Amino acid sequence: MKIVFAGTPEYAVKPLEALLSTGCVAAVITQEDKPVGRKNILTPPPVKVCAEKFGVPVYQFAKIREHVQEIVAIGADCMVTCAYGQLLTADILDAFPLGVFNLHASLLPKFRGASPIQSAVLAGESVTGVTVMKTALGMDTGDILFAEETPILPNETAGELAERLSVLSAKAALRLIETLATGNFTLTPQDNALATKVRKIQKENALLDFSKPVRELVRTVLGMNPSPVAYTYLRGQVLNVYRAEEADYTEEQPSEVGTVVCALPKKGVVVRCQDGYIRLTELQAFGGKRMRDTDFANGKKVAQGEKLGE
RNA sequence: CGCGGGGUGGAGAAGUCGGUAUCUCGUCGGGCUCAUAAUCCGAAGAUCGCAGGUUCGAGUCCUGCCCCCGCAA
Repeated sequence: MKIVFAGTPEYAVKPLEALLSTGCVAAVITQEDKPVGRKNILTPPPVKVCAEKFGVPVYQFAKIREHVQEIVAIGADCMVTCAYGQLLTADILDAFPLGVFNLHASLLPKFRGASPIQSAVLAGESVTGVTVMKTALGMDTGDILFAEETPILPNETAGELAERLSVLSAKAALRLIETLATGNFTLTPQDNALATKVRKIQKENALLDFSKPVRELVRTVLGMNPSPVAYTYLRGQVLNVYRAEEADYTEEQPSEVGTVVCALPKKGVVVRCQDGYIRLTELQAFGGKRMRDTDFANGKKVAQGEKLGE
């Protein structure tokens, strides 16, 4: 079997490696190099780096829809996509005898769209997974071949979950190839009534609102890590929050929401929120480096009684 | 030349007007204790990012360089 792989970020690298190990990958399609970082250094996508390492031909289309001819010319039996980043058109779907299959990082029909992993964490889901579907024209609406589940661990960040799902995607990719080879599978349509759609996460949504419940705030922090990172304001400047957890804390008289009720080297940084206390366990002050809250408090970067969010 | 913050013992910081360095956490040893993340006593550990320069003397002033980070893209 000859397959084309389309993917872009780090997340897609493990699945690509898995497929490369089968020797089926005839070509890799990925996004163009992009300027990245403070110096805007032109950087190739991780998938490209991986493909080149294995000596597989790489195509970087600004608009894949304008390159159908070249794709057909590869003469592959199917295409496998994983976080590619561009919408496919009907003629691309038709360019492969077996069709196009997508590895999606959620249990479809939940969390269709651009941010399935973060969204699952933000929503407080306890289980998520990877779904393999036959790509259709709608956004992640294709018929399902199979799905693999995994629990979302307590205090797990979206980034950590993504790593695990990436591994799961790699397994799913291999299973997909075997399944296709046998030709023995069924396609199950998605239940549109249960579908949810998620967009790319915006930085504005990562602003912490301490008038909300603890659990929701914790989810926000975990779901926004590593990107775009939850934040609030301390002394008028941005304070990034990478990790947080529900805190066991009591006061005789509850402070105002957003107040730092504790900032000690041994106890960390605890903040009052709607229905309790949240401990911000990993922080980064404006211009500073990222550190544990115990270090943060030790360096006297915040004092008890200060208010966050302004 | 997009804007900005920063490099001081393992960690986070202080260091005023230049005189070889302070604090907190941690670590190690010991005391107290049934015990302890609590507390007390003590110890180890820093050529202050790098290279030059000024000076009797520089973490502290001047010049150049390297590295890390936040925002924006």
